[in-house]
Amino acid sequence: MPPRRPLAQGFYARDTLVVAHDLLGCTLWSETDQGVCAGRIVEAEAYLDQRDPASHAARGRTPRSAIMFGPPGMAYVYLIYGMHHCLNAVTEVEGQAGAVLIRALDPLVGLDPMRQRRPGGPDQPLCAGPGRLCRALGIDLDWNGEPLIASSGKSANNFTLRRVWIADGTKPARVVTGPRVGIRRAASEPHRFCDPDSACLSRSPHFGRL
DNA sequence: GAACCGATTGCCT
DNA sequence: GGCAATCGGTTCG
Repeated sequence: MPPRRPLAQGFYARDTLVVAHDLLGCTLWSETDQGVCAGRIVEAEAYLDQRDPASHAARGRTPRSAIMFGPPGMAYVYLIYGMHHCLNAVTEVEGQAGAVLIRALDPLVGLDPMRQRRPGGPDQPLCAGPGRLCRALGIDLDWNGEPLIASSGKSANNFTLRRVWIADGTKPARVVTGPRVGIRRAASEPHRFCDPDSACLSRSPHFGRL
């Protein structure tokens, strides 16, 4: 069983590209009425500030992107294509925009709740893709703004009060970078990071079809 | 207000 | 490989 202690806020208060790289191998946890679920992060993408045209923060602070300018270590969840949710971790110091999209997990804990939330074949990929992993972990728009870090001023043992958090895990042996998936602007920037040895990626490490 | 778009997925041919 | 589903955010008039 991987460790459950949430990563500290300082982990997120760094360069977004570094955080995206370092999140690989960490464990994403969620707790719902269905139970606790967790998976090893094997794919992530960095979305930067106003200089990154593909980022939701590209046009500065708007009602939606404001959270990307806020304190690090918060969950940024949004709805895409009217039906799928995407989970990000807010990065950089407060006032500086940044977020890391969690794109794929290797399921570790709570496989049954994950399967229950997935209508469709029992052996379909559970967490290979940002929409799929949110579905599997029970994450929707209501989770937007949820802290991923332990509450300050309390003992380190109350972290289970969080609905969603990220803990340490097994670092990948290798890391491959490439262009981000599904975006048209800044398509040449290698802001996607993945563990090429994982069988749970959303696309091949070199961005062909799987 | 209205129009357009999208960091996806799954089903169709 | 192509494409529809579906709706909040953003922009435009």
